Amino acid sequence: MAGNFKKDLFAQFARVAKALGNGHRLELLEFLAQGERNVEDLARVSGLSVRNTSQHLQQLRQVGLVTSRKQGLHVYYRLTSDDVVQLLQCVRGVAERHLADVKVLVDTYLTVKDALEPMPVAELLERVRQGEVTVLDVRPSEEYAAGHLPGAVNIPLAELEQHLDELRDSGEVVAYCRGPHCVLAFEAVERLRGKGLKARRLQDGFPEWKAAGMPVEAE
Amino acid sequence: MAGNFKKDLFAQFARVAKALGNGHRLELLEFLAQGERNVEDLARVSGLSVRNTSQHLQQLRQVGLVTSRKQGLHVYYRLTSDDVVQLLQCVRGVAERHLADVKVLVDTYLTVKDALEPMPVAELLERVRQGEVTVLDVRPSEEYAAGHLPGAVNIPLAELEQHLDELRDSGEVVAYCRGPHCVLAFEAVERLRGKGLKARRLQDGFPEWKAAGMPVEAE
DNA sequence: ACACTATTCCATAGATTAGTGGAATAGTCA
DNA sequence: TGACTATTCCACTAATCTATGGAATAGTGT
Repeated sequence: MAGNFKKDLFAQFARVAKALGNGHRLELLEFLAQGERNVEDLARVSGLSVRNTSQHLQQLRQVGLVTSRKQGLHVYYRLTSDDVVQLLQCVRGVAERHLADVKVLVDTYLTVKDALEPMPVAELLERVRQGEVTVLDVRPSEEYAAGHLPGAVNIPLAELEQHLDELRDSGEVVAYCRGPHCVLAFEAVERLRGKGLKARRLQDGFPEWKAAGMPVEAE
Repeated sequence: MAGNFKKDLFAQFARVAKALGNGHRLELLEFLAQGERNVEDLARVSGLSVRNTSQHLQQLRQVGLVTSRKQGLHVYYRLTSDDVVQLLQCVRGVAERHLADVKVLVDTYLTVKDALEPMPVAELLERVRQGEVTVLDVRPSEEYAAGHLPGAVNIPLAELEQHLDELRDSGEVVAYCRGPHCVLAFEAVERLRGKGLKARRLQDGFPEWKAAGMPVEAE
């Protein structure tokens, strides 16, 4: 009797984990962590067919990780709550610390990772108070529009070269993007440094900032 | 190129989640969170065949969640690190908060849950300092032996009735077991209250205590 | 060397999951 | 109303996962 309860309960927990057990779904969740999006949009950015995307979203919804609302023709999905972001952080953290393959990937693709001097949130707050830094959001403009760090400037990575002068005049740049493993901020900091600017990478991305309860500005 | 990195990385994270995506494996992890155990032992307590247990353990090992060491004939498995416990906590938490089926299960099997007044760790520390409480570990003695709260008394649930007198003389009882959803402490507190003792349940179990960096006593 | 034990490896049948195409649904726009 | 769009539902194939039994491996004790 109690034995059944235990089995049943673990089976339920397993459902949640199973929903996370697919790379495409994790990618969808990362996009959703930036803000609400409709199915077509998600299909486009993730490179999946619309139907397939829809099915994955259903699975995520069935285990309560996302919810949806219908507006006009579109169905907009979003994360059910910020604790989903924390769960993702947890999975990523364990994977990075204990899975050798992840270390290899990170080391080969993310330019030594620590060479770009990731800045902790606490330090950023201090710097911002002293007016020494420009906070730079290098995500696509839709994601910036859906929510971003207060006072952050949005320059999508592709347009970075055209805005070098503005950045050059305004002290050190701290760039962030979708999360700690997203390449956008890495790439941005590298390019900025290549042009002689002082630039560092924020340790976490927008979703982690928001999930930590920090203030968010939308536009 | 960067796109491949992203897909590959998410695929790796998914491997970790997939390893958690099975009730039997979650149960094995919960047992391992109590302390090191060999395959046969794990098979027995989880009700799986030895071969099957071994295969599940391999999967957990492949994604770095557990490690093993060989001693004599036996292979002993243990969690790779305490952050695996935190990951499990995270999964359970999200499931409990967002999955209706879990709420139903918890409410029907766990005696109203909050009626037993779960005590937070901070409060326990305070009480212990004042010498007002007996900390009671109701897990099987092997698990107690592998590690327990400092000063805790071990009375496995089955033997509770024989030790009522000892407990009656020593103030309030705070019982804990394998984790926040484990039935042992619930059951213990109910029985103790039924016999007229003052008893409460510790909010978390031994693994969470240990993973939080609190001191642990082994015997 | 021998029998013995605990664990792992391998092959296999049944169950589950991922992705595809066609059809159904609900809402919009003219 | 009818044409159109975004999304979901359904059916189907290929791939993956679970549990089982038989065989192999490594270590123990005699």
